[in-house]
Amino acid sequence: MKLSKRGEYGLKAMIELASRAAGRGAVQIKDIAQHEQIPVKFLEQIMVTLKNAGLLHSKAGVGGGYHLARPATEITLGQIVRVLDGPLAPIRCVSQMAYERCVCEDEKTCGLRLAMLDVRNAIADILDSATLAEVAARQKKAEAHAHRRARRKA
Amino acid sequence: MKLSKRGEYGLKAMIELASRAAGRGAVQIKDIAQHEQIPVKFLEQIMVTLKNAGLLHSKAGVGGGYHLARPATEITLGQIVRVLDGPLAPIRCVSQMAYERCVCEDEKTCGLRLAMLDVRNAIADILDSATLAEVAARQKKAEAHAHRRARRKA
DNA sequence: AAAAAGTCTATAAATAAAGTAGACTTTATA
DNA sequence: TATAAAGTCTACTTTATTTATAGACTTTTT
Repeated sequence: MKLSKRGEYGLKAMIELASRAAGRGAVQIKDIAQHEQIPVKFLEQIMVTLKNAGLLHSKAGVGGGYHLARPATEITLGQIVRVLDGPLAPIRCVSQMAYERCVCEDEKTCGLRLAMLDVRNAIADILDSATLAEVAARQKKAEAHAHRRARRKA
Repeated sequence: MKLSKRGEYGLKAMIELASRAAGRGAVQIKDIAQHEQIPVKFLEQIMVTLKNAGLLHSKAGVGGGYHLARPATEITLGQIVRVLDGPLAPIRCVSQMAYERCVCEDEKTCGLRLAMLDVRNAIADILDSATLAEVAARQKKAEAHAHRRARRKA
């Protein structure tokens, strides 16, 4: 049930891109890598994967960098995780994007499958409805709360 | 977000144990392995792990085998998965059983963490409330439906 | 032309997953 | 009490995946 580092890094980068580049120019890999403490060359690969999947656009050369290919309201965490980590489903026989027949006698009556289908649906519900815009907003809101708390304390 | 083979095999074995041994004696590894198409020696290791975790009892010698250490109503899929695959949480910083500080500046405001906390809670809700008894019952019910369908057809 | 950026491909290193082997112990029963 | 049927334990091998690194290359701006 674990998210790989690749998935984690990719999500962090995308969220940072959504928070920052609200219109303003491209963001460089090294900035994100430094801020999120990700190995630059590893993040590079991740960004290319995300680009090839159509979630990012890039611009080479001086002043270049990356920006979201679509508005942050139209990119979900689910899309990102699928690109970097593959199917959300815990087992293939309940996967939408990468279904594979299991060895059980009858899929329709397999108890494990029925339970795992619940899990996959719960995960998909959350990740496919969480957009980068929402996540970034939630973060900003939490930060504002934290600041208010800090000020009251001072 | 994937369940390992070890987890999958262990869950299948436990569900089979719950379905079968409703009181009647112990079940042998080789029976389960054959029925579920699991490598015998691999299943052996898994069963020992489950035993050491207190979820199974075993009896050596002729007529020996495994049976659930507690009633099927008191063993959840969550317990089994945690023993075999570790924490349910996608990332450590939202894990109950194996929490670890993440590198982000402030955990309380980290957008990714807030989203993954939702996921971990959804998974835990499902797996910690699904007992072996329920899963086995669900399976039996689905099988009954399938049989009725088959008879109508015939 | 030079510098700043991304691109691409290969490969290394580390870790985890999956499976295998074999010697050993326990227990019923013939 | 010998034997066969079961589980136990430990170590190892193999394979796959994950994580990371290296370096040559391309694009773009100034």
